[in-house]
Amino acid sequence: MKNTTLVTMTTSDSVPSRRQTWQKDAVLHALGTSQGFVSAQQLHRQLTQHGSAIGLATVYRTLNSLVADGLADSLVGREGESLFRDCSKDHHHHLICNGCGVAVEIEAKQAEAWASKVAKDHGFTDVSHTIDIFGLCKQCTK
Amino acid sequence: MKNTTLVTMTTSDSVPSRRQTWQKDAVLHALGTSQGFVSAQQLHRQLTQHGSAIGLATVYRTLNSLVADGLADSLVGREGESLFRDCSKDHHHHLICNGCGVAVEIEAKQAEAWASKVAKDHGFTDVSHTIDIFGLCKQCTK
DNA sequence: GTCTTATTGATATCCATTATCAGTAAGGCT
DNA sequence: AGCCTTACTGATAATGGATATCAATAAGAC
Ligand SMILES: [Mn+2]
Ligand SMILES: [Mn+2]
Ligand SMILES: [Zn+2]
Ligand SMILES: [Zn+2]
Repeated sequence: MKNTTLVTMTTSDSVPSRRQTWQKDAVLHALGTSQGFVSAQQLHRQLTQHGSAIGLATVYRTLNSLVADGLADSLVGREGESLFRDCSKDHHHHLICNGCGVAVEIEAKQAEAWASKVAKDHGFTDVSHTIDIFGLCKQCTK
Repeated sequence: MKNTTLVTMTTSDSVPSRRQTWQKDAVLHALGTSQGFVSAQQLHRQLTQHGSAIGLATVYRTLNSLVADGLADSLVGREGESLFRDCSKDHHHHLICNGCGVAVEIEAKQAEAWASKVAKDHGFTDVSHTIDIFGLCKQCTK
């Protein structure tokens, strides 16, 4: 005889529903208060110092999902670590100061167009790009 | 009595003279035979399999100095590892296939100009940039 | 050949990030 | 309010690329 079990399911292949936690809020908020790009470790340190007993793993997880959802941008810093920033949803690029970390959001229409044209000319598909400008801001130049 | 030792030095603060070793040749050669960008680990595996008893640390060291000397290019791959390629000395950029790793050298005059203008307009100095295009080449698209 | 020291390589170490997994709590349901 | 499923959390272990050590080796100048 078959062992039939009653299972309640909303849809056949449902995407697990997200749950709201104070941890997610904390990360998103801390990210919002940051001036430029910050690392997961920096954020965790900041949160901890402000009394929030959040786990490091959670900070990483939250940041990654924020990026996946397009609510944050990430890029690879000078030492290879991932840096994050609260960003608007549309695609754009950054001008980043090596000194203080401040990031200026920039339009890259020209570069975008150039990149996609080059790729297309070479028969490439599924194209993406990495365009970031680094330097020293006016303040840090002094 | 002072223990005086005779020391022969070419210049007061001389840059240590480079010595040629079969290891350096091996790395440079292996790099030359690679089609696209390769990681240090990949190169070391390849060298080892071909009978060369070279150390991993040496591969890393050699690749880094090649980059420092402008004889190789490096970029950060999808998983954050450093990738290397034997390249010409002048500054240029790449169109890289996510499938097979093949890299096409591209002119980026437009993008270069755009980048430096944007940086200058914002008062940035000591400017550098990261411009890479990723996608699937014609072959890998099939 | 002799000497200095740049270079090597096995190994230990670092460090950012991810995997584990048992415990917790969000939130749908009754 | 109480229940129940399971998404989520976090202390910790594990991973993996890259670098630091340091004794042994070998360029290459003399
Ligand atoms: Mn942004
Ligand atoms: Mn190149
Ligand atoms: Zn600055
Ligand atoms: Zn390809």
